[in-house]
Amino acid sequence: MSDTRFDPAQADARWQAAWDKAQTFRADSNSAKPKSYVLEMFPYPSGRIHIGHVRNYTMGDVLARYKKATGHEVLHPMGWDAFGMPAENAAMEKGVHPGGWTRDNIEHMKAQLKRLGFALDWSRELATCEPDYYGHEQALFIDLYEAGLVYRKESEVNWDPVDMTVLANEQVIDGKGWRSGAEVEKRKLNQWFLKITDFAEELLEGLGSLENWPDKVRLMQENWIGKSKGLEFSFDLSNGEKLPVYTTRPDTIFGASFVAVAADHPVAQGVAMNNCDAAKFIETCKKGGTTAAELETAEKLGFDTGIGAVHPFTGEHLPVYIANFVLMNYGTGAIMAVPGHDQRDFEFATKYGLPIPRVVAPSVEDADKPFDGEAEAGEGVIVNSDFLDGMEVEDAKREIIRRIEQQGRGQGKTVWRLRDWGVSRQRYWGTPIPFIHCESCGVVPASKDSLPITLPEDVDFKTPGNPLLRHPTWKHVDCPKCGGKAERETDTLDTFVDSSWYFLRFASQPADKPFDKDEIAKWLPVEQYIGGIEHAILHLLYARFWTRALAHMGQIEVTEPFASLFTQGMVTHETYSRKEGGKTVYYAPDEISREANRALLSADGGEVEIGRVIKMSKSKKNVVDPDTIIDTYGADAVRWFMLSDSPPERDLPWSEAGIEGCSRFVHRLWRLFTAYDAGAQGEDKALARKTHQTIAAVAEDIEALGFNKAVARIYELTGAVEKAAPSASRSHAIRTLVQLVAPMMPHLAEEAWATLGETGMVADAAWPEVDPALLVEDEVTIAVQHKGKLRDTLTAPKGASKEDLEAMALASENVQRSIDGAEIRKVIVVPDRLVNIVT
RNA sequence: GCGGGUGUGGCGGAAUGGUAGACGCCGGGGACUUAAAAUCCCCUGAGCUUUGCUCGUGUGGGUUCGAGUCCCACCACCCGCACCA
Repeated sequence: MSDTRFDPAQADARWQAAWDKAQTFRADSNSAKPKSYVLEMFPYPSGRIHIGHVRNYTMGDVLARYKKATGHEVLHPMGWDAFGMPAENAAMEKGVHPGGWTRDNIEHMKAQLKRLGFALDWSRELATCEPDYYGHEQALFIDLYEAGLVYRKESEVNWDPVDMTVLANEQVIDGKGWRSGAEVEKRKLNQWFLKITDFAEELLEGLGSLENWPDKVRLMQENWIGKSKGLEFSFDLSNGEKLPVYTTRPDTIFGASFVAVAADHPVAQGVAMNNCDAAKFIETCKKGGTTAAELETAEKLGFDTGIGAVHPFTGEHLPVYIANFVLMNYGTGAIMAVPGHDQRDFEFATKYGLPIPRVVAPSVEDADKPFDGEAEAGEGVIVNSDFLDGMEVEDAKREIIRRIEQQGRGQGKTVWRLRDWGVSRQRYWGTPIPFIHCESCGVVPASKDSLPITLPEDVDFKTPGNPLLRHPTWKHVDCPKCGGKAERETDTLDTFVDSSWYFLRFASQPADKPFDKDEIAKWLPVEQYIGGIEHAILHLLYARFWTRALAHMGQIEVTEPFASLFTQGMVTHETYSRKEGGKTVYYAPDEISREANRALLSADGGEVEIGRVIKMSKSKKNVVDPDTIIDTYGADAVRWFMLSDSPPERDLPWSEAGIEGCSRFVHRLWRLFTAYDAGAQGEDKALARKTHQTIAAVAEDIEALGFNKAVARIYELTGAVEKAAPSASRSHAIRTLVQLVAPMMPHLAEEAWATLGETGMVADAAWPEVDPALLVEDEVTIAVQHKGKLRDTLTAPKGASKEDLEAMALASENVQRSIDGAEIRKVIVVPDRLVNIVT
């Protein structure tokens, strides 16, 4: 026993070294135990770990350590999403090499992670920027090509003029580059695409099986994939051409009063050739903003082309407009407009004085009911529609599709919002696309023997654009097919490709191929994947796509990589700012001294404004540095804070007072642990019960990732042990407490475990056993209510009869006073819970 | 606009339809100390005529012996998507 203070700095280092030495967290693929693959989204090596990483990885770590304690062979790896633009930006700004910069960052961040004592299998560490990773990615890319899932086409791309690169649709936010914030331009380039649309149906269907994913994420993916069923058919135009349109409401075809095409539709372009006004109008449309606010307020505008479209059933000539609200890249870029039953069409028709016929009504009698200032998009019966009259919407849809197909004019069609994934990036710091351009053979894949195609080291970043393109020798190679002179592809892959299969490489790392099928079958799927909600669509959809694509090619068997997904909340902090010369200047927490209701700037003692509690960000300076807080409080206090109070899916407000409270608790536990008396005798039934109830509750909470609740249980047990007199039960409670906190505060737990005289490490110890007999109380507190209001509580033996409870309740002085002689009409007794007397 | 989520003390948050506010933080009082730090103990939703009573989980209704929890309507905030035919 020792009454010296717990020294986190010393204990942290000692046990981190001990785990390393014993390879405690190494995953054994040949283990006979049930497996558990716990994975957190790997970080981009930006230079320093931020507090969000700490929260993310602490959650995963608790689960991994708990799984190990409960007899699982745990795979809990860590690696680096190491390609990407910040490295090139650093190269441009500081003149360092992206590779050197990235590897330095990795080294630093790895040391930071090690300081937190995470139970990671570092032997499986990988970095996507190393040839032994991206070389395999090149091989997989060629496999995908051979499976017909990779193609090249000239397409209009989103060109970021600042980063000089192409962006995916989803990387364009409000018309601006997601990283640079620059206004995105349209350019035509030859691009590599992955055929994710081939898997649209599967990816949508698969969501149904992902029961342990947040509904929110599933819904976001569903909307992103955007399946819609409808009819594509062609109008005959008065100029002799045919105009295909797409509609999800073929049932409303008799309500069509005009036809509209997108500004960049061929029909519109054709009209513009000999009509200046049309050309001008198209220009106006293109200038129209794409931001959310602008779209919301944008007026519906149109230009009458003078062309007529013949209605397939009535023969009527409908005017063809060019309209700013029709999109070229959805459906056919042309619509039949039904103002009565589509709000956009309604607004347009109102503006241009076009007819608004009603073809759907609540009932047949309402066929001529006027519209109340807006379109009616809902259900009903079809009216004013010839042979459709009286039909339900769904029946009418089928009927129209049948007739249109019979006429040979079109067919029922499913349209997807999801587009193919453009993966070409005109950057240096990415995986080189393993293809070669040959004048006689065309575009051919590199031979697999030539992999990895590595990036050249001698590059400069003094000029913007792609250094691979201007490198003097790198791109010149012989054609793998004909042997003639040829050139390498100089585009590199989108970094989302790198993160689309890293979870497979963690599970299996042969040198000669991307992974081993049997090893993947052993470890996948990931039992628990944890990361930020910001990856709800892109990363998670791409990873699901790659997994399915690889399964299709027979390379693996698993189709969904992440069985269970958890999206954790952000770490937030209040902001400190004040106006200085008209500008708002933000100050970091360590520049501030915080008092009860105000905050003062340490430098000059001036008061600063305390702002909202928001996500930590560099621009608002409301960040805390993990290294600093580990220095001050030790890894365990920091980990404990990450788990306390806030439910893990919600935001966690960082506070100085909060971390200090955690630190106090670390020391409080230590005092308790060092007061352990192995030889204490005697039973303390109440404490024993509390101990066993806590073991069960903490286990349940950890499995449900309810860390804040587990923390509260541990506080309760701690309080109970502190109050208890020495006994065998108390000694058992203390030993149990060490084990319960071990996943959360592993360093303190190891230190205590040794102090208690246990052999081996607590990290290797089995989770404490629960005695089911001790989970139930033998006395319970019964609430006594009069007309639903609490009047008294009483203690009764567990399982007491209804009659006894009723008698005890009626004997209560408080209850009698409340009843005050009134007639008792009913008595409700819930055994072991309450008695409610109704008068 | 559409879709989803969340509203509980000063704060973070607990509560299978059954004692609202567990647990933590903040705050107040006390003990120990020459003093401080550390530690420990007590109090801490609001109000009242304080053995006890009334009110109280965003607002208004409803179901029920009993509602934070279920149902209906509304309000506020947050997130996602966005003229997707």
